[in-house]
Order: sequence, then structure tokens, then C-alpha cells
Amino acid sequence: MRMTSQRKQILNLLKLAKRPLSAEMIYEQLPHDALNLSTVYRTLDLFFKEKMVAKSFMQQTTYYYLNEEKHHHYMICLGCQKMIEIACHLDDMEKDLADKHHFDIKYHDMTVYGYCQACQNK
Amino acid sequence: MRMTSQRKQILNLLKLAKRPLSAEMIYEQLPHDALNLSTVYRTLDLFFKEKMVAKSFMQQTTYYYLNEEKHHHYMICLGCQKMIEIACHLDDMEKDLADKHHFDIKYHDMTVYGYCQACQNK
DNA sequence: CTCGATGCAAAAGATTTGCACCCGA
DNA sequence: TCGGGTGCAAATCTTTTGCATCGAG
Repeated sequence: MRMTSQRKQILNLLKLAKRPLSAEMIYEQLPHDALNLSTVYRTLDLFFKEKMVAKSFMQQTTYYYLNEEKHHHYMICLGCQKMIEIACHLDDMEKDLADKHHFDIKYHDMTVYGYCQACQNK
Repeated sequence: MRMTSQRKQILNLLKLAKRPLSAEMIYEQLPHDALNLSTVYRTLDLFFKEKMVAKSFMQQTTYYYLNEEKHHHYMICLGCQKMIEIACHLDDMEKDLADKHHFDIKYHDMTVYGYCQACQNK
């Protein structure tokens, strides 16, 4: 995989981010003459195929984050969109499902929605 | 809530369906002069607000299904798109999260992706 | 009769693609 | 050099919205 300047910049942003980023967010956080939105999408796809990032579909948009050692998910506030990382405990469930339905399970997606304390008080 | 002919037809389709349906699928399964795609979307939104249906984001599209007595999710085959209903065992996790983060949890979404036995053999 | 529901067309938002040009290994 | 990577613009796909008209209660 060629490490172009665009790919370096995207990777760097993902490393610094404290929350999952959408393609649009990445594009907006970089100088617009540094790379194109299509490139962001193509790069994120590539990173996903290479298992360097994980993605999660929330509120009609795909968010990407670095694939860290421990697989996890997010809980998102419907008021302020704050995202909180939550642990994943679905390994056993996956094993059961694979056995029961003869599925070769590749991945899963989970998101919890609700209102954070601050937004509950509004 | 006014029970118009369009709403009756959509509700009926959902009752007969053995799998979640997208707005587009519902629209395609009914005579095109019987209702408009916008109406399908507006109706599904309404049904969701009324808790008559549940929805799930899978493969860039929202799928809707009747909200039955027992809350559940789906496992989907990446080869043939077959959907298999799976039970939900996330109640305890939700309770823990609500306590820990002071969240007022409204709902969650989960989907498992993989290959069914038939598609594995291809 | 009245107001919510619908049709239609247009807009919005996210993502993908074709193609010519560019540049990293 | 040269094949993969990128920019740009246009296309695609899903979903939403404004507005005039319709019809269920």
C-alpha cells in the first residue's frame, strides 16, 4: 500500500480524534487543497479492507475510527451527538449464532441511542 | 391517527413480510398509483414514532419490521442478503450503561454480518 | 367542513464512479 | 518508468421537504 500524503493525513487525524469521524468531518478538518472528498472515501474504504479502521453507521452517516486492540462500540446522545465508547461483550453470542445457523460471521455493528445527563435537563 | 388506505396497505405488507422491508421495497410491492414513495417514508416514520414498527440500518438502507412482543435483531448474509431473526439479550448491558453514564437510553441497533452456509460454498 | 395526509417535484445529503492526469516505489 | 492514487465533476441512491390538493372523521 502506497503511503501517500493524503493517506498519512487521514491516518493522523484518526489517531488524534477522540471520537469516530465521518468522511465529511475528515475532509473539513484538512485544508481543502490537500485532498478531495472522494479520496477520503476511497482511503477509508481501503483502511477498512486492511482492517486498520472500524466503522459504524449512526444517524444516516458512516463514522470511522482506528481499529484498536479491543473491539468496542459507541453510545450516542440524540441531543448533542456526543459519543461514548462502550465495551463489546458479544463474542459468546457470535459463537452461538455461528454454530446454530452455520454462519461464517465477519463482523457486527451495534449502537446505543439515548440522552446524556446534560441533554436530559434541557 | 387516521387510518388511510395507504397506511393500511403498508401495515398489511409489513404483517405479511417474513423479513424487514425498506421503503423502496414496500413501494415496489404495491401498485405505483396506490401511493407515493414519500408517503411510504412519512408513514414508516410515523409508525416508528408510534412504536408500531422497529427499524434497523443495514447496508446503507433502513429496514422496517413490525414491533413484535419480543424485541430482536437480524443477522444478514453478505452474499445473498438473507436475513435471520436473532434474539436480543442486551437488556442488562443497557441497564449498566444507563447507570454508569447517566444516560436515558431510548433504543439500540445491532446487526450481525457474515455468510450463510450456501454462500460459503460458492 | 377541517386539518391532517398525500402526490409531485425538487432538494438535500451521503457515497460512488469515470476518466484524465499525477506521483511514489 | 508505470501502475496505483488522486482530483474533478457528474451520477447514484436514499431520504427529506415545500406546497397545492385531497379526503377521513
